[in-house]
Amino acid sequence: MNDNINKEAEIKKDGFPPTEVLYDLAELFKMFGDSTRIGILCALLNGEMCVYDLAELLGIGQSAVSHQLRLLRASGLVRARKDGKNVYYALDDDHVSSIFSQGMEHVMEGKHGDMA
Amino acid sequence: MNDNINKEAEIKKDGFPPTEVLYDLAELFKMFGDSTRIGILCALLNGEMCVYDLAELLGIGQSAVSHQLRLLRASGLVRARKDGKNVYYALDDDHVSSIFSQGMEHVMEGKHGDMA
DNA sequence: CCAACATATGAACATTTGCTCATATGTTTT
DNA sequence: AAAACATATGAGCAAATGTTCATATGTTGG
Repeated sequence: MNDNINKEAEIKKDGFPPTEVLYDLAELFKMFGDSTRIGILCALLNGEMCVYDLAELLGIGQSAVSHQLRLLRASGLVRARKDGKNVYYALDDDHVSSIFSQGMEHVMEGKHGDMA
Repeated sequence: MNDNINKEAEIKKDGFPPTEVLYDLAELFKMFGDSTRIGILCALLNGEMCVYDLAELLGIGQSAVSHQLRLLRASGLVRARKDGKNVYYALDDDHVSSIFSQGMEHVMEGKHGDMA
């Protein structure tokens, strides 16, 4: 069949990820690219937490947290466990921790040795 | 004075990054959270490139690339080197590579073993 | 110096995003 | 069963975002 549809793209790109992968990557990093969500992820590094406690820790509304948790779950970054009235969220991906710490290193380096 | 303004926040947060750091982290990851920018960063993993070539590789306008490169440079992720008419951009942060590959792993895992 | 080229930048515009508010769903307690 | 509590969700809205278009700036070759 016409497997030359994106041949042209693949040929010159030579090992460059296809558009679809770049799109998925961007979607993933978007999850880290909001202070509320990165706060949630960071909080969950220390173990699971329920929605209300997350809201209190981050100082924002329960609804906002819930909305963001839905996105994080859709991305496969967190999972939910229901226990009575509460729903406890936990990290569901090993990469979160390493991505987070790499980002933290970058941010921390910028804190001092900046003016060369 | 009232130095207890964010005392309450700091006390219970206990090791949780201050709001400012979370904000900076989010700003950093935002740079990875757009398919154009992640495409640029990915391209630069293989070495420096000029604006026009980036635009062609990514299949978008020169202006769009230029705008995004400005953001990437402001974030300290890329640096620019002028050579004649051209400006060559290169990665300027060791963490880009590891953040990128961690993200790629996450994306690739989602490609198959998804329906448990 | 002028034309062609490479990049940068500002303005305008459409889209996306993240919050709040109101309300729905589900659970425990009395 | 009713009240109190925890979470989820849809609508609406204001702010942020990314692209395009037009144009400015700077560079090389004739």
